Amino acid sequence: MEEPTGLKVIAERLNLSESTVSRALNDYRDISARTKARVRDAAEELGYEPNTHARRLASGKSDTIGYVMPIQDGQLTETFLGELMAGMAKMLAGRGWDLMVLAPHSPEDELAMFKKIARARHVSGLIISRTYSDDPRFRILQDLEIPFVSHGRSNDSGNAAWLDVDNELAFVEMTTYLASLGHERIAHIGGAPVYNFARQRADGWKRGLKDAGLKEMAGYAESTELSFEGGNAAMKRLLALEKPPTAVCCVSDVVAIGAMRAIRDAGYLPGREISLVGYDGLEIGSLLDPPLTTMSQPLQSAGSRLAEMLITIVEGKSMPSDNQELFRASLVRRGTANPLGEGVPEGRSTTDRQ
Amino acid sequence: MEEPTGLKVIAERLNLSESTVSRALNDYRDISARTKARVRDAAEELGYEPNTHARRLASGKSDTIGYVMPIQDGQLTETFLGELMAGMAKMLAGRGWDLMVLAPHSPEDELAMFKKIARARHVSGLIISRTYSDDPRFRILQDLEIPFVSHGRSNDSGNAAWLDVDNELAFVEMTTYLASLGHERIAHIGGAPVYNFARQRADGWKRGLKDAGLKEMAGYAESTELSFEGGNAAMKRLLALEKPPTAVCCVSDVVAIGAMRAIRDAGYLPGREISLVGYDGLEIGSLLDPPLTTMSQPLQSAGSRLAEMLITIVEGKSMPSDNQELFRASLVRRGTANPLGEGVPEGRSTTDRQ
DNA sequence: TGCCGGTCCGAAAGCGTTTTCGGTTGACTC
DNA sequence: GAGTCAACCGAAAACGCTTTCGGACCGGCA
Repeated sequence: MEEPTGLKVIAERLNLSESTVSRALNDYRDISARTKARVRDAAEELGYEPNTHARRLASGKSDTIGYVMPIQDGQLTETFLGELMAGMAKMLAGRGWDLMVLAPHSPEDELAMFKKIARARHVSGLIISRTYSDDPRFRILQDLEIPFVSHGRSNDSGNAAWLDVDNELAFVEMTTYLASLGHERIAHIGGAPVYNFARQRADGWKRGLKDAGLKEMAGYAESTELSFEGGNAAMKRLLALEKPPTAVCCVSDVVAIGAMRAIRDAGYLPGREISLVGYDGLEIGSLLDPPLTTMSQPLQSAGSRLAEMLITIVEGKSMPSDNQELFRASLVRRGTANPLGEGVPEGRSTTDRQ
Repeated sequence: MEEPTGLKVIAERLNLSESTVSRALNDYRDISARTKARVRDAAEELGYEPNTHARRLASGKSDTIGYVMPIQDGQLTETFLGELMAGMAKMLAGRGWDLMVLAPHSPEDELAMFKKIARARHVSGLIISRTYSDDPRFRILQDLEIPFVSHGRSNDSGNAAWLDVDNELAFVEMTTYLASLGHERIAHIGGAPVYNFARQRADGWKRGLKDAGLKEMAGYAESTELSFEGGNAAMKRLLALEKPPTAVCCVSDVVAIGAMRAIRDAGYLPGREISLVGYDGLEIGSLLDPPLTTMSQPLQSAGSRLAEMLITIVEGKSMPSDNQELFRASLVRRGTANPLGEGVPEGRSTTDRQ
């Protein structure tokens, strides 16, 4: 109990050599079925657990991947981190791999971490997220020959591995949906195009308009910062137009919530005079009044898939460029997107304008 | 560049033995200052990075701690995970330690992980969170002799190490604050007492009332589930009382938001007829109308401190029982707690009752 | 009988560190 | 000038596993 049982103990007890025991446990085929069974039983009985460090040292593999947390530029509490990491950790645990967390506090620090990993190799691959339109990390990691996959694309993600949500498609669907409700004046409140997803979402909106046979009206393409205030200000500008939109696609839920306030402040009601769709699927959106219609993306499964992709790459079973996948976001119908001119039909409607 | 430089390379280049190089780098005192300098320079120049696995195997230390994610019982997107883990990871990285993530998908799975760790010892300590009033994990981990510290206390956290927010004090302050605003009929919407923090917060509310010389009125101690709906239902019950409260302490922000809806539905305005304080400091609360007054707790520093505590315990520099710390939550004044009978004075006030 | 090809297992050489234990210097004492 | 004591450094044994290489053994075939 004190001394952790090693290969040696099992070997002695069964009158076998350590190497035989090792190969039996690792299912080598030059060990007889009978011996394997004996070894496995003994291992089980003795509560054997291989020493991770010895194993990794000897095999030269680390069976560990690292997740690089987004650098906290401010007070950002990323709500997706928990789920994403849970997805990764569970998948990895199933394969006997470990998930290590890296939390750089600056880009320089991040670079230093990369370099260290490139040399020490105690982490055999990385998952990065929050990619920028121009993201130097792709180049750096490739130069350092560190296997990686990113959650989100970038201009620089040429033949790198990535998994992304089809932001463009999501906004096409969002726009189409609004059009199907009878809206013709559909605007967009987007984010700064340094964020790759922001650009993609804006593109989706444009394509959605086109698909629906609508035209983009002047001043309908707003761009703002990804915050409540940003959404609020942008919406105010839209409302000040000669022909304000009757529906708005917002780059994120937080921005949408800011827009809701602006709509209210102008004396309208979100979902009645002006429909609104957000993006992120934040739980909190369902607590608003009216509850925010939005698009949500799968997070646990994304984490799981990211890990899976990285493993195959690390093991050399596939090329990074063969690992580029798009997930689909799905529409969450709540209360802020409604047929043109019909008021607020469903759910808990507004009591604050009674 | 291909072959990672090891101790051997440095030793040969300097005509020293590997052991000398090793001790020089580890700052042993039986190595002359001059030699140390030479070795360090050479190591720097050659880009030496010690092999983690070899080092850990030889030293018998793992320099790794694990964070056990709360079991996802539903769709819960814990907003605090990101910050907490970032805090831990940064602190650990500063000391050359690693943070590993464990995401059990059931209590049985969690137990299996514990047992494995107890045997393999490749993780030298654990941090757990989301503790229950009766939490068997304390006992289990102690029996398995796995060093750990918990984020949050429990009935079972006798002489274990923990770091917690002073929930009781927070609710004393919250209650006192409301009393100072002139409220005398202060109710509480709490959570199920299986959650240790819920019980503590209820206790704090009671003590706060007492400190303020107020009495607990019949039916003022609500208990509900930690959700929007729970808060909503509980508030409805409070409103149906003969003498409804003029202020309510809520166990969490989400519950408070549910309560806000009930208040509105009854034709009142949160922060005017009925004041309200939540707990958690969720960003989203500031986006509501009126913005939710709440209590927030430090998260990054908690994570950092948790890691620090665990390290000293693992290294045997302190006893678990000497590592019990209370952090303080702080009041975030926003719009839902106001002087009795004064309407809504500050900030973006309500435009939806115009 | 002798040889061949499988099947199964043991020996031993790593993997790259850490750490204990002596041993060699040189300076200092008496 | 012999003995003492630091101050430094090298040799070598771990640490617990993986993996290559042979070797023993057995049946079958010519």
